[in-house]
Amino acid sequence: MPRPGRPAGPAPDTSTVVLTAALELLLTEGAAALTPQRLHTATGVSRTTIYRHWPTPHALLCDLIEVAPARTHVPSGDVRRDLHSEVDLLCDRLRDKPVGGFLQALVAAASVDPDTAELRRRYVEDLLAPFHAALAHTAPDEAARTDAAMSIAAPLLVDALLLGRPAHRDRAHRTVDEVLERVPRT
Amino acid sequence: MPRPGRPAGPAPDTSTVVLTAALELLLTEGAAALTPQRLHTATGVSRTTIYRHWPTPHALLCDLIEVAPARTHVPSGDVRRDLHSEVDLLCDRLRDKPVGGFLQALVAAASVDPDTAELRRRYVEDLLAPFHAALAHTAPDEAARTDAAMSIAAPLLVDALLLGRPAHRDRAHRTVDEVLERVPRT
Amino acid sequence: MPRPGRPAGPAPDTSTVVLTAALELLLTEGAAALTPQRLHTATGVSRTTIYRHWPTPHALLCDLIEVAPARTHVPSGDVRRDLHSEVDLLCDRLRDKPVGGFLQALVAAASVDPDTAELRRRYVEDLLAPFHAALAHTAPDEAARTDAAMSIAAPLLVDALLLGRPAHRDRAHRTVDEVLERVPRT
Amino acid sequence: MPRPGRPAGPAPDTSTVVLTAALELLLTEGAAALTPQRLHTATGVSRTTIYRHWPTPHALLCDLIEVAPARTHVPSGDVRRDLHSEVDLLCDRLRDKPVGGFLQALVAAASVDPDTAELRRRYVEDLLAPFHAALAHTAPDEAARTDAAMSIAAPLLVDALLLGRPAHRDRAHRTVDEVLERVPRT
DNA sequence: ATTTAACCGAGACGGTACGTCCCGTCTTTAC
DNA sequence: GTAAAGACGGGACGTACCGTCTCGGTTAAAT
Repeated sequence: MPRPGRPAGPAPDTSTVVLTAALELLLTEGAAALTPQRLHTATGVSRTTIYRHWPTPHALLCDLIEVAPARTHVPSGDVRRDLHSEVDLLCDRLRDKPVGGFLQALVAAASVDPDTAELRRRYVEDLLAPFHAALAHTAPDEAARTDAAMSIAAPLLVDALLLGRPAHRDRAHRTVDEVLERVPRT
Repeated sequence: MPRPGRPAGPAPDTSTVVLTAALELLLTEGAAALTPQRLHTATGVSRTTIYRHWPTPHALLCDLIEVAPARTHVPSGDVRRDLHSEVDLLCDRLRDKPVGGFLQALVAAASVDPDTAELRRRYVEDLLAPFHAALAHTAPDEAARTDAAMSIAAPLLVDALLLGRPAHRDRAHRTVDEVLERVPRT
Repeated sequence: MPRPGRPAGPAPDTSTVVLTAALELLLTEGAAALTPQRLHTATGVSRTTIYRHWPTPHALLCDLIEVAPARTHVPSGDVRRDLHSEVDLLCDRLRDKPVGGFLQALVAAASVDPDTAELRRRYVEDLLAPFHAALAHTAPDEAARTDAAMSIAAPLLVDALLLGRPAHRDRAHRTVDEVLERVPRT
Repeated sequence: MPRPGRPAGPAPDTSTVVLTAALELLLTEGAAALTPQRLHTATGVSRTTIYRHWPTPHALLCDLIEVAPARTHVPSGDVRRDLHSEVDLLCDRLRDKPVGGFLQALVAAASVDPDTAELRRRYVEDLLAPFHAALAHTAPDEAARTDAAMSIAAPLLVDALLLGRPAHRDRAHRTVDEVLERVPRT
């Protein structure tokens, strides 16, 4: 039963203009720059409008995380090859701003707003998911597979986020091989 | 040639009062709360004085990082036992505020001020150092030892910082054993 | 020749609902509260509709001044008695919100919008009119009658509006008598 | 016992600049224009500073009422002459902005903020005071003197404030004479 | 004991951003 | 055509910090 009146929510234009500018800002200047004021000066959309639709930083990040470029999907062949290509993919994504910057921003935002911590968790798990998927049909138990995925991916995240250096790609490839030695292949 | 007049620098009292309050603030409310204003209301030391001695947030963090409780040193016995105890120690430290919170705050601060990124790197490397040390006399080459240390410690950091959950202690212990299987012991 | 379509102007419901709410608002919260926004939240009538029918605050006050309770008319007997009863009536009206508040609000509104000054003038003259009427057949010249009316009524208005105290009824009655001593009766 | 630190309160410069601009604004554009924003654009003094020292409109009016040009004092000779000259003086003051505008502003401000009503009362009583003073040694009782003062002055105030027309000087002079006929002179 | 340089506190001041509120206009939809 | 719902830009509001500054009083060394 449609009520009268203009449909709620931002007009499509407004939404895309603001969100793309937000992503841009986030990646070029970090999470701290992601303020209504900055979005206003960057887009020309009035501060009022921005507050109307995204009253909290969290609301913005929520919308943003869906706009952010989805990871390129890899259908998969055999386990080893899949893992290696996932390693390369993750390294690339961490190097290029879109993922590394986003993650950095999420961590910073989560340190202020506890609600955002949940977003951060989901985002990180999405990054780890491909490794779990690739390992799906290998190890006997769930725990072992999680161990393996973490061993491979965690060092890359630490490189990029905590040590501020490029993800150490070769080491990750070596780790893949070592992991597979211990794991019965299908 | 000592000039006359009162020696420069904050009086010892002022310094300790401010720095302990700063640490407290950092850990309970995050890096964003670490402002002269907040320090003033927390300590009663006047804003003017704080600005005088720590003109930038970075300066404060610099002094702070030296005050922060140094890690308890473990003089080593054999490799396996050392690694296991380092794992336990790191897990404990990440669970307790002083380290986990400090790290979180550093990451957030670094996302605003690039200078602080260096502090963050040093702090993380200090966390990883014990693992390097424990492995010092094992693997043939430097790279292999770094790989090993990262495999063990990185997943713990990712748990604590990015997934917001307690560091997965058992997995780390398993990883220690797996790593040692591959590494020729001395 | 009635044109097709719905007749112009607000539906009777809308009009009365809005105007009564407007009067209520004006008297309880003053002229500054008389905004479309407030009327909307008070009545449920949509902001759009209110803007359509009363584009300016002035338009609202115009309609409102006609809705406002008209003074109770006193068909006269002799001059003295009429004047005394008019004094009592004016004192009562100034004490009760509907007139005292309305006048207060008009003065405030006029200080913002010059157009409203005209409304204010008309309203005040309506308050003074009964005194002129009662004196109609007394004094020789127009000027003397106006003097007399003002001497009686003005102090009451000053009491209520400028000194924020109840109109000084007794004094006004005394003034009536003094005035009549000087004025030849018909 | 002087506490350390800079003396509290606005610097003399700031104070005079703001208050003179405030008076100017009040008289040329009315009470509604007397906002921190307007004062800022008019004086260049920052909005923050203005809020610091005059947090409410009431605070501003308080300071302003003391800056506002004090009435020219008339030492007095005989009663009749004093009253006539006071009438002329009041008419002049009501005609020239400084008093008429100020009063208008006070009435408008008081209709929003009850605290300001007190200021308004004091201001009006200051306007009436000279008439009381002139009559001081005439009538037998206090009440009669108050009656007389109000009969003379109130119509002038009503003219200027409520009817928006120049104060009716001649009528007031006539009233003075009528009043004095009834009052035993010293 | 003076000098002298620095500390320290209180607060003014300009500036920027915040988040809120209301305004007046408009667009979209339903009746 | 009325009415409702709501987007949108604009402006002011009052608040909170920021970083700098100007005052005044205090303290601790070196002479």
